[in-house]
Amino acid sequence: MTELDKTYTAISVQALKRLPLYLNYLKSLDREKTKIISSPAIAKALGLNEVQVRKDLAAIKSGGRPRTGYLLEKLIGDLDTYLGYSNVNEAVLVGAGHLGRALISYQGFETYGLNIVVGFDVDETVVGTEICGKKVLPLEKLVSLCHRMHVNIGIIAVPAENAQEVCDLMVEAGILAIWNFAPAQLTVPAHILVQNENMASSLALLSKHLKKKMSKA
Amino acid sequence: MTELDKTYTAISVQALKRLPLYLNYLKSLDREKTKIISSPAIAKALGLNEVQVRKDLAAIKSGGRPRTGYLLEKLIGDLDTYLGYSNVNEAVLVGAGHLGRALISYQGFETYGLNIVVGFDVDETVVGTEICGKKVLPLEKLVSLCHRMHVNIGIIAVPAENAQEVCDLMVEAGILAIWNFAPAQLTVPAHILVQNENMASSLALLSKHLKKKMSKA
DNA sequence: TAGATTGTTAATCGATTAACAATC
DNA sequence: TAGATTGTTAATCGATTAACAATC
Repeated sequence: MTELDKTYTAISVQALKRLPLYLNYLKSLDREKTKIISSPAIAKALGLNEVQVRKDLAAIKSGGRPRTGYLLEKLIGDLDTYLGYSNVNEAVLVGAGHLGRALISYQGFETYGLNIVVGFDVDETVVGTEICGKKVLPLEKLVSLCHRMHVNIGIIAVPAENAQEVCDLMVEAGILAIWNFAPAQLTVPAHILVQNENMASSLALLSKHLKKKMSKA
Repeated sequence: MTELDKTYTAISVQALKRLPLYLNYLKSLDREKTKIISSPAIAKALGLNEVQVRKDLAAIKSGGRPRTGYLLEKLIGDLDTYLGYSNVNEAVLVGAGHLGRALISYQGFETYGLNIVVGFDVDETVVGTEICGKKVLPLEKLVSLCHRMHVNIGIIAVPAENAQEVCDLMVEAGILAIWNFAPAQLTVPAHILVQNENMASSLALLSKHLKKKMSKA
């Protein structure tokens, strides 16, 4: 990574992951009543360290005021802009099984600027149907459609054994970021980001915690 | 954390999260053909560092052999036991909206030893219905049912603004581990684990990556 | 034996937290 | 001014990776 890139990504991965939490919390506040919010207040509400909050917010250059805090309205706006929620990102999804259907019909993503425009599957019984108004097309059309519509985000919700081939298709289709729900490690060119939504990892943590509790009880 | 606790949890959170990846990969191999697998081979397949793999596997005490590697069958068994997938954990889910319905109907969790036994909701139009054979009950029955059935895992799939109250109910119901899909930071007693499935954080990473790509192009 | 691999100790890297000057 | 807060530098903590002895 060059020096230039460093200034570019002057925020850590961990900090970036926390930004949506701040934004979500700040948006939950009553902007009529609360004009200013301080880092200790945010930290307390979210169970974080106040220095961490300040450092994270410093990265988005929203400029707080000593003694008072941050201007709520401005902070929300800056977070929104920084996270890119203001401009909607279009995505395609492959795999219209249980999980895929859920993701397509889940309304919550639009809040975060993600819009799933179409689904793909190989199963002829689901191809041609609609899920919440979104069409399900045959997988063969993935590459041409992505190119034509300049879609940059691909969501993988297929079984682990088919994940890599779908991934390869997405790369071919010019997708730049892949959100992978399959429990598989994907191999991609360096410029493409794979974000694993690793439910198995989460379950491992839960399971371990319970085992510990049980053996103690 | 006491010295005793340290030996107890001699594995790091990050390492624990990787164990399911190893298990998943090992299970995908043909056990007839492959009797032995080495850490460099696992590392290469999953795109990890081989020392990291060895260190992670050392924590589960499966004992590899210098020059050859690990016995595949034994390693799978040990990982399975360590992760607690062998004994199924029963869970309740609150919130039968889009996401909740998806989670209830998703078959994949049983592989990881998680069995969602029943759903809860406050909406009278969904209470009494069934989703993939799982009943949806009124939220008032949560506490009594969890106590009666000794359920230890709770899944929260309600909007952010209701997450804390549902969480409090779960704590009252004796739940020990909470899998939280709501974009909210939950406050719980120290002995209870909250595992946040933070889709907003993942989207933040995707969004940032794309923004960078775009500005460069 | 020579060579490949395990398991562990030491060095490095990155993220969090503590300390503190600057500010209003 | 006194006091609360920001922003940054230094110290700490935890995880990853490099180095290497032990093993078969």
